[in-house]
Amino acid sequence: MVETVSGPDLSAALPARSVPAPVVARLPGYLQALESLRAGGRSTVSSEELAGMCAVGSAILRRDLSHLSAAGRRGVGYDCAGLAANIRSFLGLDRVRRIGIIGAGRLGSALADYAGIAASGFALAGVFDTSPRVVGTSVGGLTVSPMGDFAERSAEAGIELAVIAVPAPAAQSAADAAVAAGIRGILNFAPVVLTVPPAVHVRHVDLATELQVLAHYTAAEAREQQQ
Amino acid sequence: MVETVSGPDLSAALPARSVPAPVVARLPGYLQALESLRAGGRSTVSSEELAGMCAVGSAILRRDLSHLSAAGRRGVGYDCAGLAANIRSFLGLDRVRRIGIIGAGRLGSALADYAGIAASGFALAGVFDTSPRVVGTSVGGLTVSPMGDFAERSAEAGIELAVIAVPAPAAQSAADAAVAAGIRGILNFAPVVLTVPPAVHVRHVDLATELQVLAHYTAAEAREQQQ
DNA sequence: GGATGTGAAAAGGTTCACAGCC
DNA sequence: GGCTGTGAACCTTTTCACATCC
Repeated sequence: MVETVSGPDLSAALPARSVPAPVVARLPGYLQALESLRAGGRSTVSSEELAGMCAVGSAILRRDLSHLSAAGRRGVGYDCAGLAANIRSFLGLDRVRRIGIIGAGRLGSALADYAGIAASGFALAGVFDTSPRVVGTSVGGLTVSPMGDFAERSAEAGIELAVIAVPAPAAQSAADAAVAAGIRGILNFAPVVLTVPPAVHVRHVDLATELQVLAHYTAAEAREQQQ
Repeated sequence: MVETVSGPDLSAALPARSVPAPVVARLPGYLQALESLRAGGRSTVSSEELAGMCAVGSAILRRDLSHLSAAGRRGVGYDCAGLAANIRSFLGLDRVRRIGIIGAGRLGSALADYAGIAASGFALAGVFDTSPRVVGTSVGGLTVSPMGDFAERSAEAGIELAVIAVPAPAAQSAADAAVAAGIRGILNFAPVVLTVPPAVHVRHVDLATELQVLAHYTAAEAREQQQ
């Protein structure tokens, strides 16, 4: 769902724009596999092996990588460290990206403590909540700030991405506050379709949706017959 | 370690002639919108309006619904209650589906307490953990059972779907236990690619992946403005 | 008049298969 | 010999537009 511009050709300067969304969505998986290979001391991988680790086909992996300026060596494979750096750069992770978590309830706290955040190239730089009972407590190593301070504190802390982990009724106003503060990327865990300006990117993770999809497939198998 | 490579395992399963995966993935959204319309007293909706609520095009909505035996009325629209029931049935939610959560840490507890579970047609029927310190405590209104009892207790409780909310190193063995107990649908929150038999459906939700995708899009936009 | 349902066309992704380089 | 990179075929999904029915 990336905007399509057909006019001037800036592909030479910026291939990023034209990379299909499904490709972007697979890159983090490749990156993770590369990290684990590197941790195991491996220096190169073949497309076949890397694809196997990520549960995709080797052809699709090679084509995905062709979108970035990754250089594999024919007859050898890909350099783990080099490819990892390349993907990280493509994802905008060649510098640490700071994130803020809105909502310091159970889910927000769990996300704040998730060790993978730092390992993935991010830094938790703020935790916010509206409830006075939570403000001031410590979550994820940070003191919870009142939601009213979001704009000020996110600017101070250099927060670029917001994670919304509040109850459904509060999600839209949390998003509004984030947008007003200049945030342009939102990861939404609340079961609500957020309305934001086109310049803001939203990704939506919903437990109920995932379970329902799973329910369909398991039920379909049992039924064996579809309508 | 067995490495499943070779074939195109991407096909994720199911006999195919059924409804396309992207369609299945959008149905929960339609369902949620229909519930909220119904809660507001509305009895019918047009494809245009419903699509607007779900942030999709009206044409795609109509085609999606054409896959199920949904009956809209030309000139009128769709019957909210009828369509909701239809989608629910299609998703296998005409009966309550019981789920078990593996991992009673912060994330598992947060998921267990998520009120939307029941509202979406599910019932939490078991919470499991390996740690003796957690076993016996109460999470989501249930007493946490030892992981070793998973097979027995999931059979007793009629659990059909498992949610894996354990640390990465424990995820594969949790999945193995679930599969051994006859579970055929797994929602995996651990940052690991699970290896399961083809008959088992896995959906993967990963915070780091989502943030990295978001990082790409926000970074790309920033790069663009520099030009 | 109004809105659905659906052929047909377009767009987008995936897979194949092999040329080309190591 | 091995493995990447990619044109071309293939398949899937989206979009358009309008006949069809209420």
